[in-house]
Amino acid sequence: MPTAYLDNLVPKSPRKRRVTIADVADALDLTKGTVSRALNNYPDISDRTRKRVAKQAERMGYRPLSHAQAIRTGRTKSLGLVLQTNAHDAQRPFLSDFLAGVTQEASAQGWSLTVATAHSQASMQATLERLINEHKADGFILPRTMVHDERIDLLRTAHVPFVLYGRTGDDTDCAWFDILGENAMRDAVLRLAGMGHRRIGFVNGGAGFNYAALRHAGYLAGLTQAGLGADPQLEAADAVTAEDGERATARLLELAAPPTALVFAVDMAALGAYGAAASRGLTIGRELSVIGYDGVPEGAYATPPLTTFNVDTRRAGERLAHLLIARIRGADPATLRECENARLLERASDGPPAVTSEELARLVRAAGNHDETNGRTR
Amino acid sequence: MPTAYLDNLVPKSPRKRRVTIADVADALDLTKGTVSRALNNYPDISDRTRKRVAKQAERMGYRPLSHAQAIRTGRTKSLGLVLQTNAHDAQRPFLSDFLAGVTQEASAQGWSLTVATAHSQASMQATLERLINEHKADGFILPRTMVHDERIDLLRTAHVPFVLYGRTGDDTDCAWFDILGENAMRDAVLRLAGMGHRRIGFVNGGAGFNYAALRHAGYLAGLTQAGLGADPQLEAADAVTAEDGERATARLLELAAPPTALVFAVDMAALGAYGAAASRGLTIGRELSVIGYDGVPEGAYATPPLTTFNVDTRRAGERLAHLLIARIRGADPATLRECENARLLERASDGPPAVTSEELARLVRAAGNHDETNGRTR
DNA sequence: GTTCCTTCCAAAACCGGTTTCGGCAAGGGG
DNA sequence: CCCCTTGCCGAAACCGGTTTTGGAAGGAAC
Repeated sequence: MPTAYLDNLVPKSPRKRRVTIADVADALDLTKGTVSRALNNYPDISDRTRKRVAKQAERMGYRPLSHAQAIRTGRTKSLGLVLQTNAHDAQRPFLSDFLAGVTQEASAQGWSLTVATAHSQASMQATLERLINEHKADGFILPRTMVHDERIDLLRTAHVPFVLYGRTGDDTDCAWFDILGENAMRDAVLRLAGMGHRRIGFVNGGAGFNYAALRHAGYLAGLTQAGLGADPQLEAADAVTAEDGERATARLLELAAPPTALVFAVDMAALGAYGAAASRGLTIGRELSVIGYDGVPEGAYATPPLTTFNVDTRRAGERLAHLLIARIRGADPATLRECENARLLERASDGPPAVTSEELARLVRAAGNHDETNGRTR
Repeated sequence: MPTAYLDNLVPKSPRKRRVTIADVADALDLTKGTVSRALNNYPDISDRTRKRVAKQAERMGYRPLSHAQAIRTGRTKSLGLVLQTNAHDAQRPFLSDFLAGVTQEASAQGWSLTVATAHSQASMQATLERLINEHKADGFILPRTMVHDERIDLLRTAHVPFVLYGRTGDDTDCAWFDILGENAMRDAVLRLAGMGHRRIGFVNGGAGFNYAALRHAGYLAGLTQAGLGADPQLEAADAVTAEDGERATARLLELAAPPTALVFAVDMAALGAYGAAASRGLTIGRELSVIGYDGVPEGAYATPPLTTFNVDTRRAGERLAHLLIARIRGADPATLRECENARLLERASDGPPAVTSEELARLVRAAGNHDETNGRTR
């Protein structure tokens, strides 16, 4: 985009000049090299001078220009985040919180955040390469990790620091923050089992994402811990939208021995169960219990409100920024790994089974003849 | 944050060196000054040389380092966006789309996006000042404009380019993109009037925001155009959450001559009407018609689904980035003003009035005795 | 009183670009 | 043939920082 010359023709805005490091140096009758070393705690500066410099810089309101530093140090003091905009994304409603967390922690340490978006796998890789090549960021936050994640491959071979929001298959050299979704799924099963459910199904989320594998494992762990046997027939996968969830629920309800409760790895899919239940004359929370995961706002407005697990997305952003900055500063990634639990939101979509699995099967068959979806406009 | 010296102690990662302008110059046996001027279309470079340079730079994959350019030019080639995280924000669910729009247009022109957040009015001003002082961005996008907006004052006096998402009281020197919410409100009134409603109420959004003034004007214009008189009693204001909306709806329904239809300036408030209606035994879309504005996803999951106006947030982001870059390049702000209309989503929350205002008043009074809110968990 | 360290800062080079300045060579006019 | 432009590029300064180098001053050891 060759424009510099043309841009030069328009009058530069008369912004008043910033205070530079030379100004500070002059005021103290020192050289700018000395001031720089003083501010950066070089050991060959006397304490007296260091203090004088610090005080004067403070008084004059001097703030180094990070991109001026960057040209010598190679560090922009900027974190990179590339959002994927094509895919389903349960995190979308929380993006604002996430950014708030990241930027708060970043700016507290004098860093900033550079955001880009990609609409496909390929453009994701291209965007990352461009940002790396142009040094737009010193490191990257990678949300929504896959079991095998190409972004990680790219950053690893480019020797660019990164931190994962989520875990991944090959941990080597990875720093991460994650919510223990597997514990949530386990607790959901235990909660339902405690209410008296004996056939508890599971509808997993996006295939390939690392969280899906973990949440499935958590579901199985819950069954074991509750003394219930696992039945692969009670499982569905790859449901991330309401439509997916409705389809999966329908299929599970049509089983000869349908589940009286469903655990969903993803809230949006759980909301799909409402449609499947309604069109069969079933009441969520009675004939069919549902527990979701994510805490999307829509859940609170569903009827009945969806019991789910809430994730503190803002805190995730904070921790990720913290970990990434540490990583960029050279900390060992093995020491930069944190996990936390999601918090259960007890609402009204689950309860003791109003009917047994056999009775439920009968209800579903009875409704089967006049089966129709309610024409909901989206 | 004095850390440079310490950072120096950790081994620099062995990233392979970028190709610099000097590399290109050497390859062509030119000086870097010449290469720079060639790439930037200076008129004192022959066409032949310009083409040679362009080709060689392309071949070597040379990309100038924007922060290296910035130190001389004062331009970071970066757009700034400070999000407010405290306030209610109907745009939250669309943030992802908005960012996609902004970053797509920005990166198409070789620019990037720097994001920060603020949790209060004061921190907003402080954050803007910091970003300006540190030259983190060459200009700013200001979403959610107020009638009188302090951010505009700040940027104006600092002579920093900006573009508004929305309009504002004092237009001087402002570039903007906006959705004509006033037209939507007018059309909503006309639609309801066309269905036979004669008493149409209006629940406005956040006081102080510029959109609220405009949407109110649109509502009044709709009444006039429909040949209906305006009745200030039928208006409420400052409703931005479901709770606000529920309260406002309740008050309007308790009137001696209640409205049979309500136009809401904000979807979330419109969703509050559902609760107010339900607790009085009224069915939305029959005894009480509701039309919202924003197109929040929750609206599609409400029962019945909310008729509302959808905003193409992604496109807004694109246009705003485009306008801002033009503004930074020196274009006259008066030429950088665009507006578009929102698109009606016809769903099921509105319809011909099932009862007259008098009958509605009777129904409300009848329900008044056993009035209670349904205990919804949020 | 040398010699040898230390301590601490000045001076200068450097990072990767942009912009200014000046001069050479070719071409045109007288 | 000389002078004056004009076209075109090299050389060098510059932007605001960081890092390296080198040396002066002071103290300790001999």
